[in-house]
Amino acid sequence: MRRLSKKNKDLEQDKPGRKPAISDLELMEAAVRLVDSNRSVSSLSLREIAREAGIAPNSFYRHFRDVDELAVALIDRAGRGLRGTIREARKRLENDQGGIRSSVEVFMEALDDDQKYLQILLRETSIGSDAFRHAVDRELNHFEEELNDELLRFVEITGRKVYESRVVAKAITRLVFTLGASAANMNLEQRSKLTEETVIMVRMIIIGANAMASRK
Amino acid sequence: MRRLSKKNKDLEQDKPGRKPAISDLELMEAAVRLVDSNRSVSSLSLREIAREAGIAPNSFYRHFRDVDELAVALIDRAGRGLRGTIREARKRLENDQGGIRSSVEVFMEALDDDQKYLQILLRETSIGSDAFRHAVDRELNHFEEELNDELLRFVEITGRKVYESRVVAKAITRLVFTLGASAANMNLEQRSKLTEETVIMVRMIIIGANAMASRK
DNA sequence: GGCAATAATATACAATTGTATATACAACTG
DNA sequence: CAGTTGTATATACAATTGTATATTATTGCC
Repeated sequence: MRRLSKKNKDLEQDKPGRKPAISDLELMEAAVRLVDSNRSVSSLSLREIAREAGIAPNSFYRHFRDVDELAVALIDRAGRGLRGTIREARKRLENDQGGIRSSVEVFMEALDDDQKYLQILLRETSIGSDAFRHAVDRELNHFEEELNDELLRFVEITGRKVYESRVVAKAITRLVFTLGASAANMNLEQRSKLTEETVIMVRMIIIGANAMASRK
Repeated sequence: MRRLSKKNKDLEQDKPGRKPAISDLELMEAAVRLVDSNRSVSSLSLREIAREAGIAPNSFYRHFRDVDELAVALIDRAGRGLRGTIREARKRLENDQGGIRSSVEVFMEALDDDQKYLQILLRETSIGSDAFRHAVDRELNHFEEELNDELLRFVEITGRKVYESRVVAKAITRLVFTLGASAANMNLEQRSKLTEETVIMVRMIIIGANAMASRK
């Protein structure tokens, strides 16, 4: 198997036939441009996206079967990007304390990213097609896993116990994501207040989990 | 001012003119019938709703300016209904312990309610028009307030301190609502697992808040 | 009964949608 | 070069949408 079959479309240069006018990614970016505070990805029409991308409506089908499929691709990319950002931010802190605050801040700042991926991911947690919702869920689970690893390392290093670390990871992930979603349309003042509150919440969960591990 | 002006439409029987074929409420219920796991209220078309309600498309305007306005009315009703349910459930427990588990269970059971109001409220937290999102936010705030009152009473009775009770209330509300949203499409086994996890999360938050109040 | 008010309906229209079909273009193979 | 293949476009069509306009139906009041 020389090529990884259907995937990695971008590297295939030796095919006959006309070259695509735009890449899948460019089409996805056109869709992102159309998402504002009132519109979700799954509310976009195929023609709208094609228009924004500068291609004929039918050319859309060369890239995705329908808008849902594009939306799923978008969610995958959004998740990958965000995980990268957060992971990098955590590295910079390493064994610094105040990791909670910094992580939350990085998350909130990512809301303003030009690419809007985070906003999209947050906004569409429970609407759209099955495939779409599953894609979102998959991303949340990735975050939970990474956070869980982090927690286990925390236990290892500090020696403090954490009760049901997977549940802790889930609680923190879901909480931060919902609050992040509501922060998308906030002014700076409101948002920094929300950030403070979020930090407190995360501390409560961790301290609570620690206390429960000790008493049980 | 004899009548409370425009509100309380239902009580006005002595007007001239033809009677409405259906009430605002019946129209809202028609909309609810169209909401399934893939469709959100704000994705419904005016004509669809009118069709389901058995009225002519234009008759819709006699009830609401547009679908968004209907959606807002729906959210208000959803919130009121759910708060009633939860409040009543809490009363039944009174000074019983295990109030957390029971409350969470009642919440999860409400997901299966025929009227689907809770599902709608959970699903649409961050999409739709401004008015719509604000309506959802308003409901969440109501829940936070009631929960905050409950926490303050808890402090009063047990003498245990709670750090930043408003933040605690917010954390619990948001967390339970997000998790509830994801529970809507689960089978019984998955859901009862989620319920257990939710109970643990809420305990962590409360215990954490208690610990933080003691040490600070 | 006639009048005024209110609601419901019928018809119509321009916009937009997803997609089927046909054709034109560009790249590689021989 | 011709042939093949994958892509892009143009045109077309039926379906659906929100809503404007005009007409009809039902109610209460005098």
